Amino acid sequence: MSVFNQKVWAALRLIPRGRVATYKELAKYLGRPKAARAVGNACGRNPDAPRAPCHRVVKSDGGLGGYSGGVKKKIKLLKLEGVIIANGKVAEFEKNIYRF
DNA sequence: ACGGTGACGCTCA
DNA sequence: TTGAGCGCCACCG
Repeated sequence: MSVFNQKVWAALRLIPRGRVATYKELAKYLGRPKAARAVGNACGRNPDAPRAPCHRVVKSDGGLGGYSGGVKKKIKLLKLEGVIIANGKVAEFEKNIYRF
């Protein structure tokens, strides 16, 4: 595996329950502000699935982005953690977002 | 609201 | 080993 991926998962673990992070912020935090896509790639192909809560990662506009196991499941997981999803987007996104 | 272009690291051929 | 395609995106027209 690459160090980049490791960093992604490490960062993912820093996100507290009930909060979400954006691909962009994540990329920026990793030192690659323009590698948002790469982050998504890393999450999707996440070789260590259970330990990396990729469902806490959303698009910068509050959209859900996507999810390997189906967007629907992502929404469910998020709700279980207290993040309300309305209209395919994160409710009160600005308040739930985690910027490290 | 919509489409096209940019950018970056991973995977597979 | 090197090259091209691709993805849970971002941004500007």
